[in-house]
Amino acid sequence: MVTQVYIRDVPSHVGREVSIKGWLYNKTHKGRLWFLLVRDGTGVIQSVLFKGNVAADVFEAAESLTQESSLQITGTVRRDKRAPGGYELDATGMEVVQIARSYPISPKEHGTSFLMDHRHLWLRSSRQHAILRIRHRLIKAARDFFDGRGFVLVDTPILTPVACEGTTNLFPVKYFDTPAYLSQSGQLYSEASCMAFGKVYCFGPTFRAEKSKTRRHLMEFWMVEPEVAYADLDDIMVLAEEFVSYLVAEALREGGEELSILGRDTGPLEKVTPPFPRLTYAEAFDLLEQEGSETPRGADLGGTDETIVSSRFDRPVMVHRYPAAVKGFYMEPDPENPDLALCMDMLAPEGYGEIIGGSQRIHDYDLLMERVREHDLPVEPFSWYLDLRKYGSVPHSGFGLGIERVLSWICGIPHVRETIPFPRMLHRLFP
RNA sequence: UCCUCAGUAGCUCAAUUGGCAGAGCGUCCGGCUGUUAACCGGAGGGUUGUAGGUUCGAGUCCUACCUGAGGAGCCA
Repeated sequence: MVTQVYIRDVPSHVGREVSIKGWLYNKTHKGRLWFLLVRDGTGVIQSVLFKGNVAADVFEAAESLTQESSLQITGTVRRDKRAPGGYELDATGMEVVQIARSYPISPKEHGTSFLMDHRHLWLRSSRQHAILRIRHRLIKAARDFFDGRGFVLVDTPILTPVACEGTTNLFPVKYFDTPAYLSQSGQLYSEASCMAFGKVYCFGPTFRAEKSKTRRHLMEFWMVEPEVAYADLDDIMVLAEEFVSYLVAEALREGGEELSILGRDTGPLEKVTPPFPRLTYAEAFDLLEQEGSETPRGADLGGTDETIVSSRFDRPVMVHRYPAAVKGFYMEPDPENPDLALCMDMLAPEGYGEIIGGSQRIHDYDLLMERVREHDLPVEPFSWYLDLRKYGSVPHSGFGLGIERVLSWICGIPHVRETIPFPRMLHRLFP
């Protein structure tokens, strides 16, 4: 009986006959030799078919194989320096499951648009495989971090009756006969759950109907949002830097192989340890003026401004205390200067920009009500949110981290679109 | 929504001043016992994004539209 193994485990079966179920990644031949590159989702291995060693029909079948044909191949595991990866299968038999039709993605170069049209197939390529494996580990690391610190995962709804910040960038849906929106943040609900559990986080898809067409925007992305009762801005800045350091450390520890497939220079990532530099908004602008930025003081930082600021440091930098006027209605004003909000953005180095946005939330009922009115928000849908300030209200803070932005930074890839299996972008809803 | 650039074979791209529609890869056929994006020989493959216009003649120039890429604003 031949043992069936996954390619990842092949090195521990040297000298034994094993069987692999997978797909043909590529093939080449030299006379009476066939070299088949077979992948099975755990790795890729070369299998060698010599005409004299296999049945005539098996050798002929090898000839008929097309890229991505599914097959089961049996052979003896052998160490060989000539084989990619150092191990190969000296084939003794092969069963074809299906001969694939002409596969659109060749091992040669393709344009982004073409590849995105074939995203369902592109996922099979080694580069996409590496990115999505790191994504898997990053998500696990995020959950491990909070779980290990006593946080409770409390899910927040995706169908919501009202906007969290602004209304222009929401996806409207019909909830039977009432209008509803896809969630653009779990924050408001997490504020409720943190008053129940103390420390909570939510992790789920987030929808923003912003007509943004840049390398850092998706219409649908995944966000981790911790929310902590009795925490102030300084507390969550410490939490944020420890969190991001943990994510990077885990990616380096678990994803070395994938990062090297992606050609990522891990040097800059190894420097990502606490503490991260902290800059007030005013200090960030002092720096920007030195560099000749034309962004007026009082405005939010633009993308190029973020790059200028973050390029001054070798680890992520936290810019805090922005003018309240450009930030969310729920942010606690700075007691030292009420025109400023107790908020912070974390900017990733190497030009990647904002990966975290967070703040201390208003806990005073009257002040929050005032802000709701100032922002022309409807009071009734926010009544439950205002209720939280009536029953044992305490200072609390939280932040949101965009998984795809962190992933593209860690992987060193220029655009977030490859960091999610099926990206939803401006004018792309297919496949 | 605005700005810039692009659209030619299945894919990636050439095509000089407006003058015969081309190459590489993939596909198909043949050759080779160590290939690594193999190599060598041969074959097939086209409504040049769409619609109109200028011209003896348009892939090339003009107009509109469609699609894509990069960026801005906004954000994680």
